[in-house]
Amino acid sequence: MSNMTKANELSPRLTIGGLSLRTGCNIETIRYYERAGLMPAPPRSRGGHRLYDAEHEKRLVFIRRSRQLGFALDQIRALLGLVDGGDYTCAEVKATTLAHLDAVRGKIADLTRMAAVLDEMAARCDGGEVPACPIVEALFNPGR
Amino acid sequence: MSNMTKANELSPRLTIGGLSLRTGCNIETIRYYERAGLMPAPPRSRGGHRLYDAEHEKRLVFIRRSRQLGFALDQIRALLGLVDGGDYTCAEVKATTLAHLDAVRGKIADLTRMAAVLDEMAARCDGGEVPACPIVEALFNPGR
DNA sequence: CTTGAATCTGTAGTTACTACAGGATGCATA
DNA sequence: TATGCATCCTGTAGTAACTACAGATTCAAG
Repeated sequence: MSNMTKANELSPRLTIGGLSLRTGCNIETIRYYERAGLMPAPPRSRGGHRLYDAEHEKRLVFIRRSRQLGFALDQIRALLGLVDGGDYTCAEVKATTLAHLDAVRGKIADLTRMAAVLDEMAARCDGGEVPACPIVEALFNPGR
Repeated sequence: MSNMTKANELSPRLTIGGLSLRTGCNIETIRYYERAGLMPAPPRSRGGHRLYDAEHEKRLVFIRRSRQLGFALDQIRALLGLVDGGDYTCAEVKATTLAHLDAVRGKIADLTRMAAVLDEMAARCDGGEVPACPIVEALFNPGR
């Protein structure tokens, strides 16, 4: 390990604005993640500005990537908890992932059903200038 | 007692609880729709309880049906505005529907992409007891 | 030392509900 | 008539995951 751990070569370099630029995550969101307990409170400058390092950046990337994949903050918190603990197992992580995958597939199924109905309703409607619209009819009469 | 109260074949009969039972829409939500300008303020009993009739029920069914199809309250407000005006055209209604259908298809595409990535990540992971999890790796390294 | 950009905290808005609290009403029965 | 209790009322606040200010402070360059 490095004997020159003067706490500066690896120390905070990034301002919140810099971190935002590097990750594409906006500033307010970064602060929000801190309040939400996903990002640790970073050290501050004398004046109170947040100062981040590469570890913070890695963590934020993890969070954003997970969000892009549709994980909820609760799930991400749980995943990070596992990783932070260090003693996590693949099985635990995989369980969360599969549960989420299931939810995603459920949503896809829901939306697909919606799309079919919308499509059918739209197909019935000639889009003319007449006020007797089959779409409106369908919305008033769910039973069909 | 005189159960045959006159002058109300079209008069208010339903309490909010009754309307809730008939439509499956819960009471707080009905009041919320009123505040949100989707349901009109109904007449009240002497004591101030809301009293609904068949028209209200039709309208609420329309709203719920539209919600089930994923229309936002704003869109529903717009649709109801058209219908209320009476001079709406099929074309207007169809435009809203098609716009929404487009959005739904967009969401399906997004979710399908998500599911593919999640599936692939999960497939890489053997779910073992080892802490070196490919899923965690993937979340830390979006590039791949 | 003076700017102007960046950052700070704290609060409030967004969507579509849901969940109370604390009080008033409606109605059937004793 | 009294009473009990289900139902209803208003108003507020909480949910998820941000986003958008306001008003004050700090940083870095010149």
